[in-house]
Amino acid sequence: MEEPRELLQTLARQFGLLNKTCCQISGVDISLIHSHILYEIGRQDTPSMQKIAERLGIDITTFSRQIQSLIKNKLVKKTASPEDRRVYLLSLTTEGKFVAASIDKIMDDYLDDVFSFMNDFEKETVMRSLQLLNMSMQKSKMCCTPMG
Amino acid sequence: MEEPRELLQTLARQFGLLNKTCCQISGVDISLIHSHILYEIGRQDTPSMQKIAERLGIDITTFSRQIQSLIKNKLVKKTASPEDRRVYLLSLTTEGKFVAASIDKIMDDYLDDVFSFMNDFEKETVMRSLQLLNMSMQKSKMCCTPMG
DNA sequence: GTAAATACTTGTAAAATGCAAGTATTAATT
DNA sequence: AATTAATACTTGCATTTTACAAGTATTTAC
Repeated sequence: MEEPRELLQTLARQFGLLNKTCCQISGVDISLIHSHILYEIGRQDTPSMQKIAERLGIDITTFSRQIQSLIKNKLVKKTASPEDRRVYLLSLTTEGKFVAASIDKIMDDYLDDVFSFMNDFEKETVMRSLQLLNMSMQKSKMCCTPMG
Repeated sequence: MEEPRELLQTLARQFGLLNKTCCQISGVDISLIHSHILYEIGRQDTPSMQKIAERLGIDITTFSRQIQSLIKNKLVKKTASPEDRRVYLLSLTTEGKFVAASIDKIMDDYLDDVFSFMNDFEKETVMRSLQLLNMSMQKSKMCCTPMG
């Protein structure tokens, strides 16, 4: 089957991941990576730097500087862990939570729009398929860095 | 439904698009963007610069320099169009074709591995779902830059 | 109690980015 | 036919991003 490659390639592009600029929320420019970082911090309980960087597959030194920039923009807070003082725990500030929620809203609207072209059955099938695909990608030994 | 956002977010990450380094083929380092450019040139008939840049959603000035780098690496050729001398037509060199084919191979292997966790019915369903999703994304007015 | 490992930061140099302003060519207007 | 506007692409910046190597600080292992 020749199709899958074309599909994935297009899909990857559809996500808009090639262009760096993500969005502007309440006057602050949010890059794509910042949005991913905010998303992940938001749904974890005071994760360490390592944890988020690893989850996103970003080099830890690059991540360190990205976090510095997010802190400068007052979207993220860094607290020394009381248990292990090498570790810094990350959390969203009030403004960070607001920005993360705004991005969620944008994405939800987008997804609503995308799914509006499907009937309920198709919607359900697509969702299950994406789940299955995600799981399979995770199972694959080549996962996440087929190109790395 | 809360799930779609999480699914898409994860899926986007699974594609490994956050990390820039793509692969090394016959001694040449290929960045993620280069691989996308090679892919698109490869499946179009001597497209113009504009066309590829637009399709990939890359700023034309950035693209211009990326092409320069690909030409320096002897992967891409730029020919002045005889019809409109403002236009440059892009094509892959022999080496460029080889590199593009190598990337195809890597991706195909990856996809084979991913689909090996599914039975034929699931495989078929997932493929159809991705197709439907792609089409719906294209139909959406917000397409391609929900964050732009 | 010293060595090794871990978590994170900084120096630096290379690459990528995008706006503004440029060149060259073609199309549109008068 | 001559000027203007539009298009296709390039270059000059100044900024941002990147990742390797080398650093600090703390904790774990022996």
